[in-house]
Amino acid sequence: MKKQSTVNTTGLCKTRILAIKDTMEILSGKWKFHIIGTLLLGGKMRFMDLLREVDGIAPKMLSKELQDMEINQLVVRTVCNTKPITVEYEITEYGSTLAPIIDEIANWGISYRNALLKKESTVQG
Amino acid sequence: MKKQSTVNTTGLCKTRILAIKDTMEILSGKWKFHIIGTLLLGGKMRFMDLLREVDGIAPKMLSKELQDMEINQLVVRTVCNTKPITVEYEITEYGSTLAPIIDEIANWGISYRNALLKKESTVQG
DNA sequence: GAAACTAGTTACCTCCAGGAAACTAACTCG
DNA sequence: CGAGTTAGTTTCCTGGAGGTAACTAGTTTC
Repeated sequence: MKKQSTVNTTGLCKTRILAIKDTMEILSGKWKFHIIGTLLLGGKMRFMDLLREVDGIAPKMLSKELQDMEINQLVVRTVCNTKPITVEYEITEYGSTLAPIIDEIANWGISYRNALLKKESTVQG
Repeated sequence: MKKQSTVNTTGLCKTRILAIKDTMEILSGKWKFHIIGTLLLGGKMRFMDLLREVDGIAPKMLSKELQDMEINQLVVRTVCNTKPITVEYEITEYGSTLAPIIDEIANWGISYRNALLKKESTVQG
């Protein structure tokens, strides 16, 4: 008999792995976190606003990422009857449930940087 | 005067964006979450154990990902003086601080799936 | 000495995420 | 009519993530 998996074979674990996969797929790509973070801060924002706020993103990518996020019901897209037609993007109530994840990730990153700095200053050489 | 950024320009926000970037870079790639999740459950594990547990991963990728994670001090690698030489990988105390993030992500994924199912069963057509 | 275990490494290939830049299309202003 | 605004779309291109498979190298067992 060959050795077999002993850790990842329970149903609970498979569900977890699947769930992580789901979330990471929805948040995949280079820009989703930035866009969501910006929308969480900025509320309703127009396409050009986002293009200016999300540092470095090209219109193609912004458009694509927003479409993805609209499909996944993380943002709503509203066309406004203004004269040069404008489009508002806003994070949905559902999308805002991602805030805790983003907070955790941001906090971890911050403490990671702090830990690095601490080590550099205490361990010399 | 052109319109300028108004949301993402504060120092606090830049720190957050940087922090998110840091974290996501450290957790980048297809396999980190699986490996960390598996190590969190399994404790000390050898290379071949991980190869068996992490479903679908190739030795090349496992090796590379483990090296990344060792550099970032998320795991420790210990060579054991056993007869066919074995190597143990274990998550560090520091690496285990990622657990809350992984939990959040897993829980979000689970509730996402539940929400999808609920909608499918209530909204007909 | 062949097979099977340990832990990887190396070489080759492929696909696609994402960047750059130009373009569409409707409208306004001078 | 030309320039500038809005919100995108289209085309072309490249780097690198990740897959496959073979190979190294040491040890044990039959």
